[in-house]
Formats: sequence, C-alpha cells, structure tokens
Amino acid sequence: MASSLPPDNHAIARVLVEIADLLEIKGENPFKIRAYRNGADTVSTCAETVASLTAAELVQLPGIGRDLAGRIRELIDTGAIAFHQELLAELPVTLLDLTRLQGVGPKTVALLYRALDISTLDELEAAARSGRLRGLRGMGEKKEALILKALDERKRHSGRHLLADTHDIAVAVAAHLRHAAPGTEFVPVGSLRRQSETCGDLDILAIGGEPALFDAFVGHPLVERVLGRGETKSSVLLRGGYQVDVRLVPPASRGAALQYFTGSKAHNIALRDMALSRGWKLNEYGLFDNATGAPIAGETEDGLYEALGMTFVPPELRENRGEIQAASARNLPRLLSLSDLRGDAHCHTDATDGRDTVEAMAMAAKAAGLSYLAITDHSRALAMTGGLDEEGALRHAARVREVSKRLDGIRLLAGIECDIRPDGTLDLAEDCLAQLDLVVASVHSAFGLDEAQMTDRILRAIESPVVDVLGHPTGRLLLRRDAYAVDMARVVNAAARYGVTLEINSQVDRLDLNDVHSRLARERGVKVVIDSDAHAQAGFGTLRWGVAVARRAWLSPEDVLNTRDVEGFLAGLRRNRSKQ
DNA sequence: GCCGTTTTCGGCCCGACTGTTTTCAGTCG
Repeated sequence: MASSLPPDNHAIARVLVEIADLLEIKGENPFKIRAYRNGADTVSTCAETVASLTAAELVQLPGIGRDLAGRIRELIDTGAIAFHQELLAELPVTLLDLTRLQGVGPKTVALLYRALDISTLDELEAAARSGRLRGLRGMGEKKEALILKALDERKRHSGRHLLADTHDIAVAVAAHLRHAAPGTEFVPVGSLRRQSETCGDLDILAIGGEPALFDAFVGHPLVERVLGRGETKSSVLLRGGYQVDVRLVPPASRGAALQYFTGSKAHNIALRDMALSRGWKLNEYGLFDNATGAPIAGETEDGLYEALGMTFVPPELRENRGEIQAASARNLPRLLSLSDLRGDAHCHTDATDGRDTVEAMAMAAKAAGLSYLAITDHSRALAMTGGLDEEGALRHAARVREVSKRLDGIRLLAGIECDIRPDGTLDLAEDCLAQLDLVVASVHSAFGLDEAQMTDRILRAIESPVVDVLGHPTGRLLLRRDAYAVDMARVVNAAARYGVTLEINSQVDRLDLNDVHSRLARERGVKVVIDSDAHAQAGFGTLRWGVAVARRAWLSPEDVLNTRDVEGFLAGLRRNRSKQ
C-alpha cells in the first residue's frame, strides 16, 4: 500500500507559497518573496511531475534557480523543507489564515501580531468587537468594519471547498481505494456528483465490496483523523480539512444508493413524495410497495426514475428547481457536454499576464480539441499586468492575425479583455475596439460601488456598440469574495436588448455567471459563452467546470455561442449581428 | 531569490482605490 507518495505539483507549490507568505509577514525582501511565488507558479503549471525531476532538470524551469531547486528536492526527498519549518517555528501558522481575509495583507497581520499579539481569527474578531483595533496606526472605524465583514464572509465559507479541488481529492482517494479493493466500484456522490460550485464533505459510494476496504480507506496517507470506522460506513478528516465519508452498499441497491446519496435533499424529498402518493416507499435500498414490501426498482438509477414515470434526471439538475416536473413530462433539455465546445473566447498570453506565447496558447487550445481561440489580453487599466493601450492592442491584434494565418487546425481571433472603468466608460477608445474581432468587457476595480452605481456602470458598458461579451459578470471569487452589488436581472435584460453575450468564466474560483444567473440568461434568450480565461497552456482544462455550471443551468448546445463553428460564432457576436 | 549580462551586480510589472492621512501606507489585481 502506498505510504509516502511523492508530493504532487500542487503540494510543492503550496509549500513555496506558504514560505512566501511567511516571509512577507516578516517583512523580507519583496523580490525574494516574489521569487518564491514565481517558483510556485511555475511548479503548479508545470506539465511534468516535478517530483520526478533532478535538481539539474529543475533549474531549467523558468523562475527556479539553484536555491529553489535545492529546496524542492529537499521537500521531495525528506518530506519537508527545513527553512519552511524554521519559519513556522518563528511565526504561528494561524497567521496565514489572517492574510487570506479580504482587505487584510501581510503588513496588517504583522502589525496585529506585534502590537496586540493577535494570531488567530478568533483573537482578531474579539479585538475588533472590543474596539481595540482602533488604537493602532492606520486603523479606524471603517477598517474595523471591513475586518468584521471579512471575518463574517470567512465564517460563512468555512468547511467548504472548490468543486475542482474536491474533484482532485475524490480522484486521489478513489484511486487509492480501487487499488486496495480492485473488485469494488467507487463512485463519488453528493454535491460533487451534482457538480455544485463548492462542496462540503466528500461522499464516496463503494458498491459491492468487503468491509475490509475501510482499513485501506482510514489508512490513506492524507488521513489526519479517523472520525468513525464501521462495517458499512467510515469517515475521516483529511489534511487540509476535508471530511470524507465512504459508504458500502450491496450491488442490488446500487441505483437507489446512487440516487439517495447524490441528493440534493430537496430533490429527494420531492421524489419520496411522488413515491408516497403511489403507495410506495423510497429509501437508499430501493423503491418498495408499501402494502406488500415487494421491491419495485433500485438496481439502477434509470429504472428508479422510470418506475416513478420520469426520464433519467442528470445529477446536475437534482435541486428541485423544476426538474421533476420536466422529467415527468419527458421534457428535460439535452444538456451541454464538454465535447460540444468548439472554441474559447477568453485567454491571456505573455503580452500581458499570461505565461505563454500566442503560438503556444493556440497549440494548447488545439490539443484541447478546440478549433478557434480568441486572444483577449488585458487593457491598460490593469497596469500590473502590462495592460495594452490602443496602439499596443492593435499591434497585438495584427500579430495574432498573422500567427493565425500560419496555423493549421486552429483559428485565432484578435480580441481584448477591456476594463470597464468605474463610471462605465471603456478603458480603450471605441475606434480601436471596433477594429478587433471581439471585445470582452470586464470589471476589475472599484468593487465597492453601491448597487445602483455598479448596475449603471455595467449597463453603460453593455450599451456601448463595441462590447460583445460581458466577462465574469458578478466579480465573485468563490470562498473568498462575494459578488459585487449588481442587479443581475437588469443586466440580463440589457444583454438581451443589445445582443451582448454573457460569459461563464470557467476559472475554478470564479464560475461566474453562476448556475442561477446562467439559467436566467437562457430564459431571457441571452446567449452564453463558456470561456477558460486561460493564463497558461494548461489552462484549457478548466472548461469542464464552466460546462458543469451550464449543465446545472439547464443549458443546451444552442444556448452556448462557442458550440458553433467559428463563422457561426462570429455571426452571433453583437458587432456582427447589428450589421445584419 | 532569479536572471542576464554591458557575466558576479543591479534590476526585478505598477496604477487605482481606500482609509487613514495632511502626504501616505496598505491592498488588490
């Protein structure tokens, strides 16, 4: 059995980031800190398994020099980095929780720790509530309120995890279990199977196995604590705070167990209600006749739904949001699949904050099965990324078009992700934007506007004739930052009126639009585009998460603009529609 | 700490916004 697996790229990157965070709190040389962050970036986007590389090979990677290569090898060989351990001995690890609060950075954390000996979220909250923060330099009433708000957001998110992270954990745990119990089927259920944007606990169903498989489960190297070990169910807490439950069920209950443990609770209650009204009983073992106790269905999920007079309900729809009525009327939409996507309308290159060249991104998109890709680097307002001004944008566009001519099997479109300024005007002149193939307009600043101001700001951008797509429309960062205040009903209506496409941004911590707003878009006849917002060659893999949102939103291929071929896609853009 | 040399030092993405200031520090992207 695997005992000490080598750390994967993400695990290595996490340690490097932690070193950078701790150095930052210590007030170390900012360039040294950046070097650790760059190194972490390189490792996490590296296509190869970093743990398999020698020190000599490591220094070939960009941003990894002699020192970082040595530290990474040390981590792989010994399981830890002494320098990292020294830092942790010097500063409480809980300080890192504080830096993750919105609006609280390393300087503030250092000040709180030095002046008030605050090192945990609870201590910070107590200090803020008792007004002790106000005595500190640079801290006033508003800063105190900001910290309390950030603490509140943080509390609401605790114990939840991003869908993509949960998926990764599930894959790792399931692989371990399959290795230990080759004859048993393991299926992740619960919110992961429904592809919810965040997941709490991870539930895995073990179908047709022996209770001995729980020995392997609780012995997994990532297990921090065993919460329970029984004959049909065991629970553990993994490092990083994941609770994982494995339930063992007999093959005869396969369908019923899948159905029951996939949920959602609201969907299950509605189904049980239907069963009840027919004189049946539905539970995790099957569907039974109340009078005779005879089994009616339960071996397959299909059979279960069929017995209740419904077509199979895809897990993503099981939220009791009308799917039961639609499935009973045999009227569910044909949901979008990843393989329906033919293009991507949002990505970045090394011209701004992407890592890779136009050519490299094009080849990666092609390898991901796409036939067209819009290059949409940032506009000048995002100075930190080296955002392009009008001249830069047009020069970049000319280059993208020139590269596109030389490529086989993938067509590049010259676009831009143009900032929407706080007043709703665009960051670049209209005559420049009009010369591009498409414009994605996005908000990246002044998130604190009130709802009326923010809505006006976005409506003004939608009204601009050169805007084709509204990028990540609500600006949320999952588990980190709430959406800004905006009236999405008005935004969707305006998008319908002007023919603007709304983006589902597939970045794992954005998924923005969310499922509810995407469904609203569909109902109002607004087209959606599912974008990767890739910043590196590996970034196209996130499209599956955008597709998950679309499926939860009941979207069919015809609702999604980038399921069309490139001509159809271009024809559907606002700038070309208005010419018709 | 990395990188690229005009090879062993000196530069390294920087502007907007906020809240605290009275000229700026911290955070974010």
